[in-house]
Amino acid sequence: MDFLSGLNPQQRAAVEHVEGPLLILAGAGSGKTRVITHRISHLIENCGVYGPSVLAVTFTNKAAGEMKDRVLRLLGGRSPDAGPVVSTFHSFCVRLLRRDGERLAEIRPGFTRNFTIYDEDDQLALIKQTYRRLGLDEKFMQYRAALSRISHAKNHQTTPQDMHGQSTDPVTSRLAVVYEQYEGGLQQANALDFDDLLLMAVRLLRHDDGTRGLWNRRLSQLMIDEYQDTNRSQYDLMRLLSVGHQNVCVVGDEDQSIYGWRGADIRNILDFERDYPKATVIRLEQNYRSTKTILEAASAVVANNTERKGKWLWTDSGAGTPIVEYEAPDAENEALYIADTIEKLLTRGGEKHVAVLYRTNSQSRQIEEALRRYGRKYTVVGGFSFYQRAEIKDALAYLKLLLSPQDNMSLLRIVNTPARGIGKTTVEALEKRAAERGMNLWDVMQTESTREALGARANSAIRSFTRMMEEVREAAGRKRLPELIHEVLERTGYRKMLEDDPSPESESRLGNLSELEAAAAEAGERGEGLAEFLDHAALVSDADGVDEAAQVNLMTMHNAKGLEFPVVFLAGLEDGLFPHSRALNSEAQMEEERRLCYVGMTRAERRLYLSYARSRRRYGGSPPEPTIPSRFLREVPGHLVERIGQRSSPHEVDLFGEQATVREAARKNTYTGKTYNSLDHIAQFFQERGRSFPVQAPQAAAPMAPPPAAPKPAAAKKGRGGLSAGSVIQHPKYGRGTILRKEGDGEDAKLTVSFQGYGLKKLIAKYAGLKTEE
DNA sequence: AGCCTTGTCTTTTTT
DNA sequence: AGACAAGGCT
Repeated sequence: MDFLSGLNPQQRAAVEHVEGPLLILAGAGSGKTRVITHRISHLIENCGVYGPSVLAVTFTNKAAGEMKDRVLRLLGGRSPDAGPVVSTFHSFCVRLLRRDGERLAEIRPGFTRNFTIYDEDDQLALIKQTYRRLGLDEKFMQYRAALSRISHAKNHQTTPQDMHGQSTDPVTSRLAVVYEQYEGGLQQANALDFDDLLLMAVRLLRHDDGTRGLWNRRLSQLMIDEYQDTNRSQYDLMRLLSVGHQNVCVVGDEDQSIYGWRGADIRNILDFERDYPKATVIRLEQNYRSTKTILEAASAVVANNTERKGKWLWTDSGAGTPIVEYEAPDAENEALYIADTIEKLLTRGGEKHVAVLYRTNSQSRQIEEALRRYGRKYTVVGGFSFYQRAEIKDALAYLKLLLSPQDNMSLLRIVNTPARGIGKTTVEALEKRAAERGMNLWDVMQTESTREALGARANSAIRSFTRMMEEVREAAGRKRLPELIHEVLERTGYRKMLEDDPSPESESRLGNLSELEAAAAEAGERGEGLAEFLDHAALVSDADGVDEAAQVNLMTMHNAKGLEFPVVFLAGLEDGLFPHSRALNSEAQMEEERRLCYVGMTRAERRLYLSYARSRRRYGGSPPEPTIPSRFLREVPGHLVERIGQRSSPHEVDLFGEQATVREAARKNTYTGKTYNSLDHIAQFFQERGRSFPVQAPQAAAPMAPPPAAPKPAAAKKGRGGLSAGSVIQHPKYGRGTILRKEGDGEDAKLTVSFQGYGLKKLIAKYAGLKTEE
């Protein structure tokens, strides 16, 4: 059968290259999915490759499912068993470890194939427990920061001992201890976190020649999609799985690498030719998705990056409509503009599908609100997903505990939900004993010495809990998946707890549990057992919930990877939001933000809208702060853009917007740079931005600043809204200023304040007559 | 033990 | 606005 017709020469070459390493540099919209599916079909149908010996790795489970379906369709109704294996790296590793992981116990004591997967919540719970044990709190380091550093260490195969040895500061040294305990906690619970899934598969294949040989025989062709976003473990996995045949085909686009923060290493793709000197490289540079205008704009933006192989996409399509850039006075207006435009496009513009993309999930709320005002249905991808809801996690925790009593985090989660008299004090006592004895909580609950150490009430509560769980386990063993869940919810009293709860949320919680049962019923019909169901629940991703058929889709730009929409809105293009403030002082991170911008823009087929607000609230009730339009907007060639909305003239640059960064730094006491508070500095500020120095006095140079809200008396109260580093105040003579430093407390506090146009002033709180701005 | 109030801090992005 | 931890109250 012919899988080459309808392909361009480069695509054809990629499909026909069936032996040895192949790097496909596939630009956005260049038809790479088509190439991959056709190539797999070609291998199986024309080259005599056994279907299941082809492993194709995608980024999401949904993409995997779709790819498999497409291949099966191309192959004309073969049974799924004869098709390729398509999955994500994580799912693949889970299957590998569940199937052939026995030998891992040799290098990871206590490991069994019955392991539990710890998701982000479990990780968080474990790190909290670790902190508690070590007498630490978040002042030492935020939980998430610790987790992220541990994850980074794991991804670079740095052990706790390595970390300790390499440490040059006390914080890292202590973190190494946290790391060690965290690892201990995982092993104790026979649990693997997301990083471990990959890492343990790698270690197993490295360690055990038999298992590696087995997989080298099983697989003869390897294809990896989104290769630019693979990390070190995934790279190692690729190498280990392709020992011998080297039939590795990777597909990626360095301009779309957006997961560096999660350990993805862009060098994997940049250095592929070095890793495989015999590699063939094929570039797909014809874009079939977007108009010339959109493609040119996106290309111009990403061309500002230096870390790239460099390519220039081209298209046969016409220029289409100009990109619309909308300036809104505030975030609410921006949302309303988007909703209004969507309404017009869908009702009169003949459009069927629209996506709104943003940098952070929290941005969705305002846009949702605006869409609701128009009565327009929409789908939000990500944010709080089904499997993250408390009641779902509780139910799953019970199920996980049935399979693996060692699973401490699941036990902690449900041991007193519903309340059954095993409160904080008792749990702490149990944890302490567990730590001392190196036992898991379940076992500790059942030892005689624990019984002796605890009071009668605690003992009977624990006893009835363990007995109940044993009974459920007993009953569960004989049941099929959906009935099993039903049974668990009944016997544990979980459903009753919700039924007795008079609060309005309990209704929807019960609804969610029914949904979980329905999902289990479906899984049961597919022949899945409990373990598979739980694995699936642990590995679903937000992006799996995308429904491209929906009229209006809302999601982060990250979640939009690999998707396309006729109309795309990119919202919140403001420095500090997008690019995100965390990237502002790192060139590498800034380049990643720019790639993200490229990804966002290239999702659009025909129409692209870029919008930003001149002022925005940081969180719920905080005062709106002036913003600076995203630097990415300036990178879009002007002739491709139609600018509408409120336009500020070029000199209306907002110094206070710039000072948001300063303020943030001052608050955290990390500020070291200059302040734009003297005439010289202001002149420099304008120069750096290539704008002319305003004629007005600097004080008047910020006309966009919202009128100060009714100023409150500066009662020198502690905390927020009072006088503290970072807060904005009004001075009777100098006007608006930002407090950079505060020495002392109360009304005697000495304040160092930066005033626009007047520079730094030292003031004593009680004499200065300051007013805070809210 | 468990509930409720208060205060503090937060916001990236996610397999 | 919302999440979370700490502390106080019942």
